[in-house]
Amino acid sequence: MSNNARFAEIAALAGDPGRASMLNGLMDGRALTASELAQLAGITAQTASSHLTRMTEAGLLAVEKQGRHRYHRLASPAVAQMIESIMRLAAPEVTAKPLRTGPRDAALRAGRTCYDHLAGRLGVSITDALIDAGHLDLGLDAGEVTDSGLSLFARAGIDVEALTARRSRILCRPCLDWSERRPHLAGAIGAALCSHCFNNGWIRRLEGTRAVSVTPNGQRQLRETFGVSL
Amino acid sequence: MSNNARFAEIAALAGDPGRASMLNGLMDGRALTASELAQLAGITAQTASSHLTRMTEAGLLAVEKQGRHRYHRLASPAVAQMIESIMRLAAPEVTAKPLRTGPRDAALRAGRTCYDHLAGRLGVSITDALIDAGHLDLGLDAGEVTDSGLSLFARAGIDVEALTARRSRILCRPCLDWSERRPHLAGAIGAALCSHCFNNGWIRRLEGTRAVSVTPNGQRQLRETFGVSL
DNA sequence: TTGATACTTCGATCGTTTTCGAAGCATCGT
DNA sequence: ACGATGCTTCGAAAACGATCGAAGTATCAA
Repeated sequence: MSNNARFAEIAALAGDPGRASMLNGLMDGRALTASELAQLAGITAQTASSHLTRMTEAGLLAVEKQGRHRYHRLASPAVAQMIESIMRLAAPEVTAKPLRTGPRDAALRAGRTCYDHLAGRLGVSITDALIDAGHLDLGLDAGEVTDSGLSLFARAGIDVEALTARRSRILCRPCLDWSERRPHLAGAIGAALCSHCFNNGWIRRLEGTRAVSVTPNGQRQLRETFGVSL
Repeated sequence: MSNNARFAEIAALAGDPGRASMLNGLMDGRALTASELAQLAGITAQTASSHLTRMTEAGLLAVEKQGRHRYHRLASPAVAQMIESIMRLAAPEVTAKPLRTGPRDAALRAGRTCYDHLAGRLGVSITDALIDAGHLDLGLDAGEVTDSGLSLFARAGIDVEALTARRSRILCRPCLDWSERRPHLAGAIGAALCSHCFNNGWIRRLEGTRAVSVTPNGQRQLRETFGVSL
């Protein structure tokens, strides 16, 4: 197959509303079953099945059999990056009236995971606090952790050295937030911060969604450790 | 329109072979006329026209009228990034037999521009030389110019300081080369190096393509200044 | 074994999209 | 003014892909 045909094939796969929903649903990095994805996309199991097969064959998804379930996940971070780059273009231009959205959306806007890091008001607030305190320096396309940031993360128990050692992944980069339309922290350090929050019970996932809520203890810790006001 | 619908719309636009060809043709950042794009995609002018209209309306392309010509170009670097991220997935997995390609492709593989920096064997060779000499450090997802690299570019007359000052763009990043399947240098420094080569007559664009050829003087200069063996 | 659940395959339908010929509009050169 | 060129609009034909009901396979639970 020609290079261009394969390019078009990949893009076309992401270009169907049903498949787009599924891909977005997998953006938090978890693996979901075919039924969950079907429900998420609002289509029947048969339709979802054929979509999932095609996306798997094209190398967009990886599938893992576990008993009678099939867990589907994004095949690689490169796929997540593609989705993210399309999302960035799809983010509605800044308009005068912010469109009203349902309660489900409200939770997502408040806080959610974006592949493996934090997004929404939560993600942006943390990022802003880190920047304001001079721990972080984010451009539109790149970023870095300052010396004071390094020691802050070290004190919090996040081993930045270990993350830096793995040169296969960028330590620190901005990721444009589709709901806040401003950058939040991504990259290895963003992912580490996110798991740190989960592991210490600072945030909890809302059953069955990408949305996360901050626990009371999490609020206190985030304020005291990182200076985040929510 | 819902966010997901817009996501699917954008992706679907890139998902048609004709449109994909045009988008790829615009990846060097130049603006092309509708007829040029039609020919490039192997479709009639009418078909191309409707495609171009749709992509422009969707915000993927920007168009500039000049007399009876209409110059189309990618609307923003964000669009180029999306295309690049799809390309990365579309790059054929490393296979045993390298598929035979025509002479036109051969020129592209030898050297070409990728949006605003150098790609192909030329781009990869320069990047390799810089890395080997310790001027550059590239991971899979990020990179940086070393101190020796800074002074090298300074000696060559490329003002890295000025590039660093513009925090809106990452200075240095890898971009996966679809023909070589290895990273080449992108980012602000990659773009600066590319224009430097053009401005000093080290490379020349092959009429009407993204392909570039290295001039005899360019070969010498590249070898002497950057240690590149072609 | 029996029934339920998770998922896939098959087949037919239906709506969408692509495509191009023909005609129309705008601009250029002379 | 005139024809040539670049591009767009219109309309119809053809191809394609999404969808779902029905039926089939695999796993689980008892």
